[in-house]
Amino acid sequence: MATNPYPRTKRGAERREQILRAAEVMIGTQGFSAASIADITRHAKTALGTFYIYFSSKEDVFRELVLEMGQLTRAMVTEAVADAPNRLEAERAGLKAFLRFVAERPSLYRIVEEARFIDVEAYKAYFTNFAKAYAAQLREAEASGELRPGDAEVRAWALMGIAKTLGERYVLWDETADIDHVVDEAYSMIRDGIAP
Amino acid sequence: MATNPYPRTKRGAERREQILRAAEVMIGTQGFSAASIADITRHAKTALGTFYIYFSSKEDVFRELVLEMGQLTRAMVTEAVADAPNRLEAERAGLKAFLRFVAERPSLYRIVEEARFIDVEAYKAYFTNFAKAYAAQLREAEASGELRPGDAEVRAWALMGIAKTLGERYVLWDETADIDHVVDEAYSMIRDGIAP
DNA sequence: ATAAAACATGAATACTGATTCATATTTCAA
DNA sequence: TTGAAATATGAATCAGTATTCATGTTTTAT
Repeated sequence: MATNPYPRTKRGAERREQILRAAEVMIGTQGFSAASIADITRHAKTALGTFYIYFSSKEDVFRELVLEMGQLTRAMVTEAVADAPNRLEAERAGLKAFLRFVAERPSLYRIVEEARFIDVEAYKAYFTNFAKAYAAQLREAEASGELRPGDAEVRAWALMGIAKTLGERYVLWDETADIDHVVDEAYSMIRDGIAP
Repeated sequence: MATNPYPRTKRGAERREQILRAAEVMIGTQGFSAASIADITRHAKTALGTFYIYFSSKEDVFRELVLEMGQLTRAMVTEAVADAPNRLEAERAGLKAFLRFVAERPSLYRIVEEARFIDVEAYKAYFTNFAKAYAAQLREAEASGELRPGDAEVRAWALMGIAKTLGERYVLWDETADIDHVVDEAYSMIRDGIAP
């Protein structure tokens, strides 16, 4: 049966949102396969069948969560970086904001990473969209002399890789890590490299 | 029933290896949950029940594959880096060797990444062990003045993040990428940073 | 050569959980 | 107010597959 794409009533919209939030919690903590539809609807305080009024499958909610996460992350970083005085400071601010975001919504972060194994297209889209915007920023900064010339696309992916991995290691795995220190060290490496 | 930890006969050792290789292929291409034990034993040309003579569960083979992958990766990078004239060149050689490794064994690489969702401990161990050795190298190089001073651990994780992400984007996703170009660009950023 | 230990087999077991559907209840436009 | 459209319900269906086990076969030590 096809998903009801737009709830027609206020109640419908609320239920859909309840279920989406419950899915975020359950899939984010248990993982995609361990979280059952029954878990999700129980947590959302609705009947099992209600799920299928709003989503056509478990993959379907999952995809929606990944999409939502993409919008959130982009909006968040964009805002965090908005009033940086220059591109280098924007890098520092962006990295810091991302790590804070991971700390605040570890479950959504986990969902994006798991997407690689559940919905590759959504996963690729998430990072590719991000990388495109990121590379464009780097190109602009390079043009105005704020950065040393270089391949903006490769740089964008490398910088994303740094953020992802530091988030995993120092935020998700380590309750006690000094985030500011990690940001400072990473930033210094990004800015000046490791050569003496 | 407990796994038979050490096959006592030549035939036993061969069967176990057959099954392990079949598991690598099936789990590496289909993913952990999509690959069934029946798939694995069919591919290994043995009976279903034979699987349980050598492994106690699907998670069990999986863990063994992750462990194997850890040893392989470390050995591979260590060798690739062995005769670099200095630490900076070692970075370049290590990154290049890693990307080549991803190209050669994409399925084992995928298995390591999926471990995050199947066996977190094995996943953490893989990266933590690698990071420890990596950081030690960086510390040594720093002490001998080959690198600018900095937090070796943070650097190790950041550098691993670059390698992981570039491998995913330019090797797994992109058949036609110019690996040497990617390595050169990334290396230049690692060595000198992006500041003008 | 022979018996004990290892190993091999695949049908049967056991269980989980996604999805459907017939049946109520609620909403809302006219 | 009213009935058609939306929404809600959860038991029943349906499918898949991890794991076990009783029964053979092969290997190895003596």
